[in-house]
Amino acid sequence: MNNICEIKHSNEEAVLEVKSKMPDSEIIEKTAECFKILGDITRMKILVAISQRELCVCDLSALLRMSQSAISHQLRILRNTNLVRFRREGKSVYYSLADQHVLKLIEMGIEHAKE
Amino acid sequence: MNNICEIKHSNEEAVLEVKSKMPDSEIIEKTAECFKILGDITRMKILVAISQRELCVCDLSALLRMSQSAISHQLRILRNTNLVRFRREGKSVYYSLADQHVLKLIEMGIEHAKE
DNA sequence: TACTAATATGAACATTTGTTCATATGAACA
DNA sequence: TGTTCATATGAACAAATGTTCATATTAGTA
Repeated sequence: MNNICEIKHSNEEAVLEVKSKMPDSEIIEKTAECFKILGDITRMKILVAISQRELCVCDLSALLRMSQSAISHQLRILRNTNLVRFRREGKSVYYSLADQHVLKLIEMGIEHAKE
Repeated sequence: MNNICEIKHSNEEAVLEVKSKMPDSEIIEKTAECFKILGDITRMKILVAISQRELCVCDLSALLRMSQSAISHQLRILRNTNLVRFRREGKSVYYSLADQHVLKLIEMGIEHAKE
């Protein structure tokens, strides 16, 4: 057991109908991947912070009271998934949200959390 | 080093301004927690599937070609976080999305992933 | 060029997480 | 009541993840 054959009587019609309507597996995986990135407290705090105003790494480090290294690692992940944009100004690097779409996703999440 | 004091010159104004505008830490944590639940491929597939039509555990098991146990564990997590509702009908338990809000979140995520 | 500030990154480690395996619970039916 | 089907759940284990520590890179400045 412990494989698929353990299931005896699934409703084949329903399964086939849903299967035909499902988005591509690749899309679903990308969606989950995106939510996973949003699903970390440090990253979410960073995103909420820079949604208010562009901030540099050391601002974020001070704001969240976390090491520069920890912040920087998380920013890298946010960069790699195109959730933030950044620009260099002298020695500092300033981060902001990638676009309005990301902002809306976060706002919706906060809405839901407030309920 | 490796503590907050490593930061010498954060822009205090900016930090204080953002800090005053940040939602409660608890809200941010709940938001991240919600996204984290959405951030798993199996759970996302389940949610997308039942967004089309109510399905029972064995339907989901057949559809996703995963063990009943694995599906059931994930459904428990989705139940505990109020992302799905369920009803018993004889020996089967049918799952569907908790509400329109959850549907919209998922749809927005898919939108973003398609870009 | 040497030095310092700001940021980035690799390796290691502890923690979290998802699946499997085994078993329990709950409902229908003989 | 005993059996079977559908689902739920606890324990264990492997894989993924976030932080720390140490160090590298990049830019400004003496």
